[in-house]
Amino acid sequence: MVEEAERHVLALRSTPSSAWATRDRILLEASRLFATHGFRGASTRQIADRVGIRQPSLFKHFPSKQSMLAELAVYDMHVPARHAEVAARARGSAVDRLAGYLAWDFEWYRTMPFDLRGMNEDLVQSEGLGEAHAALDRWHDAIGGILGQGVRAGQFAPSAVPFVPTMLENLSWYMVHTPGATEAAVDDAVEVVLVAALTSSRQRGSADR
Amino acid sequence: MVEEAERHVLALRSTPSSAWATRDRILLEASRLFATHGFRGASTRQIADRVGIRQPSLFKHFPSKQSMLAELAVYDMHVPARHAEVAARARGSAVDRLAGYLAWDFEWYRTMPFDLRGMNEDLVQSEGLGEAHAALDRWHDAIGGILGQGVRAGQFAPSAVPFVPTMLENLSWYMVHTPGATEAAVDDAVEVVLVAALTSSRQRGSADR
DNA sequence: ATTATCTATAGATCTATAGATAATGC
DNA sequence: ATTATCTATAGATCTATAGATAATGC
Repeated sequence: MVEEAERHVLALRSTPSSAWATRDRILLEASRLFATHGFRGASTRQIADRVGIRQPSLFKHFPSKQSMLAELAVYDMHVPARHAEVAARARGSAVDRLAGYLAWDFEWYRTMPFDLRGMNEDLVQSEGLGEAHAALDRWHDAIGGILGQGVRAGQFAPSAVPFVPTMLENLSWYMVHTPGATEAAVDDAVEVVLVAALTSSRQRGSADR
Repeated sequence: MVEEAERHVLALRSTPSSAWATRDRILLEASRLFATHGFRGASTRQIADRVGIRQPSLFKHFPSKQSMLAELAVYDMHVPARHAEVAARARGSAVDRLAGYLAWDFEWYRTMPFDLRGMNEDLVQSEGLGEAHAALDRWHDAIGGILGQGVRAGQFAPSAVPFVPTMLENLSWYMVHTPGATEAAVDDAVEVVLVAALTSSRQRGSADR
């Protein structure tokens, strides 16, 4: 089901959104309105207006407004959680696996057709999306696992580690909301996180002040 | 007016919230509900219930629900913008001024009595809080100014600079939402941002890969 | 007297359903 | 025939106002 969603998004990326099927256009406009007005602040009427259909017609494509949010959570939480878990179980050094995951993550958000800025932990919690919340927990566990291994191997600075998941989440968010984000920005962002986390750069950085 | 708000928050920090006046208790519960359910998702009924008064009584303390949001924006946008502008105009190296601002910012959010997680640019925009939006622009200009000076002085890495405002905003957010955040965490967070931005640590970090 | 609260409610939403009509595919 | 849309609307909100009552300060 996650794989299917991922293939679906990959297909959408190569098609202009004006040519999308109605169901995907609904999800696109819903994601944009959730991002700017919040889930409750965006009405089904507004979504339908932007798609160019009447408000009740939405419910032939989605059983409820909440189900639109649940589907967006697949792209924002389930898919990243699965990739993070694969990276956590892979072989190789913690640094390489973190770098690999970061590159995938930033590219995923950079080329994501939906606007996921409105998605967050508190929202899925308050709207009762238990599965999405569980996926986010698995994501945190997987990333935390890689970081822990890196700390034990002396590669990551313990004082920097608590901030890495926050930095990561929010640089992903940067990729989503910055229109000019290029592939080079993805590489730079990977570098920024690694530099912030690595003991080697850290010792030198502190000595400089 | 900003100074007044700042003094007011400093006073609140040293008083248990159960002893606060009704107006501040309303703002506290409003901030918490905005954080978890979003501005539109949090009803005035829910806010009043948590404070222990009836829903219409709120409107003797605030003229509207939007005015509660506007007041929280003073703490989340106007006050930080003013501090950032002072740092941007101060003397000294860009690195020192950034470090000074970061330390103030993280401590401000760490000890902030209100839950500001629900506040963001899109929200103030969509709710028509023009002044708060302008304050956020001034904040970005001030931080951008310091970073630009640091780049020209060869202290900050140009490739890292676009990510610094995002990192900064979101490490502030970390301070708000992490119950166990200590003063030591503030120092560590300052260090993380500086290490990520500085050319000196950056060269070393890249060489390691 | 003044301030803070209460009850009652107006008026404007908002989500989702029911059932009719138009468009499409065999 | 089937799918997609439409109009009309039920029922449940939600913000804010009006006016009455209780509590507080002089």
